[in-house]
Amino acid sequence: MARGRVQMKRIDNPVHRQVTFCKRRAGLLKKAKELSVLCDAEIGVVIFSAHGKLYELATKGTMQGLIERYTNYNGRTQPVEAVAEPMEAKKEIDMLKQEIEILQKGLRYMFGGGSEIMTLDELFVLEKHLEIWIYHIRSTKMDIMFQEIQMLRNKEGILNAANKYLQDKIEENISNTDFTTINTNMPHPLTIANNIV
Amino acid sequence: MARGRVQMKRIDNPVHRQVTFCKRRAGLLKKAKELSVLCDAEIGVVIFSAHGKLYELATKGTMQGLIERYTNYNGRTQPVEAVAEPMEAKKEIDMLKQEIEILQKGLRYMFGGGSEIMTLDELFVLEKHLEIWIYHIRSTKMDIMFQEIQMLRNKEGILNAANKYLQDKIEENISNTDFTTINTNMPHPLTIANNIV
DNA sequence: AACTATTTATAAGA
DNA sequence: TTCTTATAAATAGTT
Repeated sequence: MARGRVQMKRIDNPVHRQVTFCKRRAGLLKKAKELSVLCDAEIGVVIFSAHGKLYELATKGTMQGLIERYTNYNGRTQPVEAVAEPMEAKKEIDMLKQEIEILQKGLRYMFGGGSEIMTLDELFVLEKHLEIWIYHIRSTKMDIMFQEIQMLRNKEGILNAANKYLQDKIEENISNTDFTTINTNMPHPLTIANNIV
Repeated sequence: MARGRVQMKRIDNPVHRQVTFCKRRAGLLKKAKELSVLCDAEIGVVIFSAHGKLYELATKGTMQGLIERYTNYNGRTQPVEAVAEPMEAKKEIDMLKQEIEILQKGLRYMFGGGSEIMTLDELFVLEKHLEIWIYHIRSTKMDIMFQEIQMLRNKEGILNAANKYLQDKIEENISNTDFTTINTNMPHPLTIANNIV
């Protein structure tokens, strides 16, 4: 529009993007108002920014009323909730499909040249998935470590029992032979405080 | 806009009005599309002509989805008449929105500035920071577990040494006393395969 | 946020 | 409706 043409693609520079969003949003809402006034039309505009913030305009009434008018337009007096069950299932399927697409996009984003553009919402979904993957990997690692700890604890118990047994044998030998040069109160690690639990 | 200013009031001449409606409607929808593409926004436009004909545009999804997003948007009066099912969907959307807010809050907290604008680059930084936080927490947990493993391994080594010492003592006793009833080849757990490393 | 050089949108006419 | 064109508006880049 001014000082240079504009490519019809997402503006890369975040600052430029934000400024343009501000300006064009105002322009769009102004145009909508004008059209409504000039031509006696009922117009609703809903804008969700990339950050999820809502901007709206409803001429000649409330947005709610407009939504109702819209909802009833194609339906010719159709109750919306007549078929709740299949709607939900269909929605869920669509959501899953969308999720898959986001994951595929994310993979391309990560392993490709990074030229792929992902929206904030998509990044959130991707992050969640990545977190789940990381969780599974780390969970497995934790399991292995716990197993080792259990095994080592077992060993400790067995060795302690063995020590006890051997010590008893020694004492038995001593009493049988009156050979008193063996110190049975050895300062050996037969008693180790287990202070980490 | 051209060849004369335009009064911001309803155009009296029905033909003029219809022509203008046609032109400006096209212009408005074009502008909406552009804004959506350029600034990554989800936009819905609904136009009811004076004669009740509907013209619509929904970027990045369906009008239905947009209406749902609008209806569930935080901080506005909720419609009294809700569809029978969308409690779950509404809850989920609310949760996601809450999550987004928390992240935005975290971003503001970390960068200090009160800017409401989140760029993609900033999001990457936030993600990195969060990852580092998670890493530290998990790293600490890992350290504790490794410590325990090391300690248990130490114990094992010490106990093994003690066993060896005690066994030597026993053999010494035997050779000194010619008392041969003690079996020095005990099947005791003095040798445990350490197969987890 | 304010300023322009340009691009875009569009009012009037055909 | 569509095309043309003169002109008003919108706005991209800059300060």
